[in-house]
Amino acid sequence: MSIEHSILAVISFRPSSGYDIKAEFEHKAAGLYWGLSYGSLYPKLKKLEDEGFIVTVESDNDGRKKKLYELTGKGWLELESWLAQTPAAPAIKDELFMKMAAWHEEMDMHTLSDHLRKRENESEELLSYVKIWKGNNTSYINKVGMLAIRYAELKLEAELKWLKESIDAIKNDELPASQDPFDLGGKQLERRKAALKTDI
Amino acid sequence: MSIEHSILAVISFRPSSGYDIKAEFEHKAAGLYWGLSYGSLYPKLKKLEDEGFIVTVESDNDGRKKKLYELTGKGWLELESWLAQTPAAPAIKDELFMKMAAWHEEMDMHTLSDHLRKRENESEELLSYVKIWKGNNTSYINKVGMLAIRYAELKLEAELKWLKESIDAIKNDELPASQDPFDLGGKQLERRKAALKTDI
DNA sequence: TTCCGCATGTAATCTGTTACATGATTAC
DNA sequence: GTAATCATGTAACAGATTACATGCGGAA
Repeated sequence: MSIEHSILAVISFRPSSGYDIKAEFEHKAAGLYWGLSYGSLYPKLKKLEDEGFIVTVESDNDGRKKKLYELTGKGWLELESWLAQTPAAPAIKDELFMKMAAWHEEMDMHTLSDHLRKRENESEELLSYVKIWKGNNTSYINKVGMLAIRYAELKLEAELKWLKESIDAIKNDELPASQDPFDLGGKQLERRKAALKTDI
Repeated sequence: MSIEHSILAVISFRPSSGYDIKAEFEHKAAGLYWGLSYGSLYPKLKKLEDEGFIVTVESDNDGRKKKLYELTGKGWLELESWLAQTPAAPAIKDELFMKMAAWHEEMDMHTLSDHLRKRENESEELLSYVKIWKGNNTSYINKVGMLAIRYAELKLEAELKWLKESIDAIKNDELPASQDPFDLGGKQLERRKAALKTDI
């Protein structure tokens, strides 16, 4: 039910078309706290309209046909009841960390450095995007939203600091010590060798 | 295809049963970088076996029937090729920030404080869990994995700092200024009022 | 006149969860 | 003996993406 509510949230800022909503997710929420595709957006809009949470306020404002949606009273109440409910714990899926956890002795460290540098670029780009967004005086960001942006900045800054340190540590071969009480690292290499020998 | 690879990654540490793998995600990766349920796990294991990436090395080690899976040579190569590929950008879904962005003037600030305090508790718990995990000398964590754990710590510490500051800011009514060049905040309240009047 | 951005939508598919079903073993 | 944990699995469903299909308006 959460995508529906996110859509109601975006419409609450201003009456919006499907395209507008997609843009809002694309440029702002994306990478920060949510994602969305047309394939789910338009069916959801239809569903929300059928259920009476939104209505179309047709407008060909630019000479261009564009279906603007606005919240109904029922929609406002639904949105507000959702806002008041305890938010679910965040769901994070990050391949980088899964890969780092599984990185073993036979894997090339340069490849890992490449991964980290790529992430560094992405995060720098995202951070500068957030800063521009916050200072452009064009986008609407309310007081509480400003707090949320502040979090995005802090998180990205912490991440960038960690990335730089990690890239350095790899370069200078100064990685932290592993924790391996049962010598799983050694056994892993043997298991791998055995599997590759019998199997290929 | 990524859940499959995460499963291969877990098995690469040691031969594991479905239950073991679930536990690994539950206690370690969960909340940090990945999630997984039985409903997808067991079918995936069957699929990976059919495709020749893993084999069962049946063992009733504790007197308990338990299906242990081990990587084949093909499985190792598949895992390593995945590790070497550029990791996808992280996917984050966090209702808290979506809700904060949509928080408007008619919403109760105490409710928001409750949300933030709840998150504070969750993050503190997660952080202490990570610290224990790192220091218990029972879990296997390789050198690169240690870097990843360091990131989890830094991120959680930054988040906790932000949460405390934000809770304080709300309590003392010292929120940052909003950015609202077109007075969308004011219009929002009017739109809401109008919708509630006509509609209910 | 051709390409790009705006704009809406659907069908097939994929991915994953929830809830259920089953049963053994261990700690109290 | 009974509750918790270990252990494996399936069916129904929910949720979302990808690829496709269509067309207008403005800029080069």
